[in-house]
Amino acid sequence: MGGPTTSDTSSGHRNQPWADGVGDRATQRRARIEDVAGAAGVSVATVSRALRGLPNVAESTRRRVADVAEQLGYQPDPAATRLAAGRTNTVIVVVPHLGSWYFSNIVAGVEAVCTNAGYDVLVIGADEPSRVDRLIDERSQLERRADGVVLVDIPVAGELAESLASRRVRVATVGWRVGDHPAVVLDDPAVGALAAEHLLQLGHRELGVIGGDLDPIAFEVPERRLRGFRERCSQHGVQLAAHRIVGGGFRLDGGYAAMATLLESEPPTAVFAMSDEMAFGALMALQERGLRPGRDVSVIGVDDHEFAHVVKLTTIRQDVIGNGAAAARVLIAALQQQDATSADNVAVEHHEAAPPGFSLVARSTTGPLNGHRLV
Amino acid sequence: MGGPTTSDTSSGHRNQPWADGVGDRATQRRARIEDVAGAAGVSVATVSRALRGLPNVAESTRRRVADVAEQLGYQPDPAATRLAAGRTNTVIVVVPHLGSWYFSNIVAGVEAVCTNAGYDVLVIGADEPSRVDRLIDERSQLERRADGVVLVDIPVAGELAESLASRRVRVATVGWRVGDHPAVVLDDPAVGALAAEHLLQLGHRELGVIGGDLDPIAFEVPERRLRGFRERCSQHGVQLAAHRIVGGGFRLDGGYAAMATLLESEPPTAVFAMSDEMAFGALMALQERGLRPGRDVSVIGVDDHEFAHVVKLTTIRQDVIGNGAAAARVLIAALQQQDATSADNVAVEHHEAAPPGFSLVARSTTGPLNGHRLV
DNA sequence: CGGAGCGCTGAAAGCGCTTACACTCCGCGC
DNA sequence: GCGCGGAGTGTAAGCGCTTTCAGCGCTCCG
Repeated sequence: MGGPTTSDTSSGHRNQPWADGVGDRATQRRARIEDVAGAAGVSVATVSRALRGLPNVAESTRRRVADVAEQLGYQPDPAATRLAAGRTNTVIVVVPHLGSWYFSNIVAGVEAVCTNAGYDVLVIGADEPSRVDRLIDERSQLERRADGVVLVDIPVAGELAESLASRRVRVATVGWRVGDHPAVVLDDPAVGALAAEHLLQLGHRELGVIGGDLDPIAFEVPERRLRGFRERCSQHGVQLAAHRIVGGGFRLDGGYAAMATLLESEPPTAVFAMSDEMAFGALMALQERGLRPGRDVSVIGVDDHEFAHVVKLTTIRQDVIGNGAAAARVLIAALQQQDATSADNVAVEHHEAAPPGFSLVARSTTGPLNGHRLV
Repeated sequence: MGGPTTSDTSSGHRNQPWADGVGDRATQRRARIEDVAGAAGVSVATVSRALRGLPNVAESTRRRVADVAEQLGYQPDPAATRLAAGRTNTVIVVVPHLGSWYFSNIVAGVEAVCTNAGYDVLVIGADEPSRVDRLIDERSQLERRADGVVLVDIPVAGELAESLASRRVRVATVGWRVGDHPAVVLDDPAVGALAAEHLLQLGHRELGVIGGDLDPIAFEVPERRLRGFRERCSQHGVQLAAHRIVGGGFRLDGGYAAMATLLESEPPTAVFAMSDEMAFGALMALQERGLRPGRDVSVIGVDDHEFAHVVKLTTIRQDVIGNGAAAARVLIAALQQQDATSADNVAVEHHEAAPPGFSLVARSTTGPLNGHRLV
């Protein structure tokens, strides 16, 4: 059971695979490319080419190298590869809040695809926006840390967006667009319209909206959903009262507070919450007041959160994990194509993800207007 | 257009900072350590030492170097640092399922601490156990990818555990122990006992348990909680019927199914669900049958999930994010101490995290036994 | 028959750091 | 007056890859 075969260390001046007194048996030294080259009787250059499937390697050579590499358990050192090639094989995913259901599922989707494609996934929680600034900052290590970035509902605008665009990293976004990077974005106006349609069909005319307000300047999702909702209402001759549009921050407690506000005066008979989490909060507020969801007040959410069917929430489903996966796929496609064409000078084709689908899931928190007049 | 400019390259054989025809102004070449050295009038070795706070640098020199580096916006290239120093400044966090509330919050805790300490966080979802095997596998790149690993509820035992122990990476675990790596683990028997105590105090004698069964061979948490629960029952002279102990896999649907099973025959009057998610599922099953939680059947969970107070779930709270953070802290402490002592040969002090706390949060899904007899 | 051209391979120069080692001062004890 | 040690610094040899460029042996064409 020899170590790496003892044949003379051929080409030279490298020091012997550290045969310090230490690990005579246990710690078999990890194989380097040089070891593979030696054992296969070729140069390191050829090994490198062979293992990465580059052209100009005889098929017989390639096979031999592959066999030897396999046998030696050779795996290229990521750090060395990165340094030499300038590629990191890493994707950074940035989310506003790691612990929330929506974002963690996006991350799950991204992770599955990236890991599968051989990319490492670095997560960054942007709980404070400054984190994002620092990441994109001129002098940050962005491209030295990753080949690509997935931004999930991260508001990047103005000069920050320009700064980002000038970076060498590829970018894909989820939730909304940043510059003209490929993006996985729901057709938010259509979502709003669908919610409106559902409530209107049930006969509701006094409608409320619980929207988000994470940095309303930068984050346009709530606005877009609201627009679609409002337009559909108009088409049915229904006006949306301004005081019935309340921010909820996309979180549970925000939804709770928002519903409380809505109930204070002239309560609506039906409410569109722009996320299921807010809808859950809203249901809570109803319950506390003895109001029955779907009878006294209808509530519709968005997402089809894992718990939506626990509380029988009517909602507009989207495939959150799928969206994360889609973003990762389009990003990786861009990266791979970039690699492929870096030699030749083929024009970079612009990748774009198919817009994600959505659909109404009617459960029992919405119901027909039944004449109950509240308060 | 000219290739690399032909002017003599001052200090030798390096090629000029790539002043290709391209970015005459915009793309300022990123500063290398050599640039800092040149500008500060010292050698690269001194820059390296100065910037990393190593000894044997005159204070005046250190300051000058730091200033120049700051001014040039110099940041060491991570890949180069990794290759040269053999440290990655990266922590891998492995969780069974990225999208679930519990795990994503653990990850959030880990991420916050690590990012703060200057470590990158690589996430790996171990949806299939083979992922873990491959990660720890003899020939994997584990130590080349990260300095440390946080394993969250990852069953590693037997030879895999040994293989892991022989690796150069530091390990910390959350949820339960792997080998004698530092671990953040709840006092599970005490949790079980607390749940039992609560239900017993309310007068319940017919008790059910919804446990987990993720690989029962390797994953001992459910067993430990059950043991504590059962012992406390015994102390009160209450026996736990075997058919009233049902697996729920720690997920919502599992809890639902488990409760359904429990209700089939001789239903208990109170149920201990080992996670809130399962408890939610259980509540769902109750609702469907028109049974009122806290009156017809009491349910207590574990975690204090974000939604626990939406459904007024009585539960045993733990600080999930805090547990993740604690694991990360103990891991990083070990790493830093390892760095510090690698030169000197100080004995490695064994770091250990303080056991995380927990407490009963009584809401309304538990209530006194009121004589309702079910079915 | 003499290149030109092509397919395959190897030598060697980096990638941007860290660190072992050598060296220079300078103060100090004998 | 001389050697010695330690503080501060520089030189250069790596870390383990990728990639350029040159070279080799062919075949093909004029």
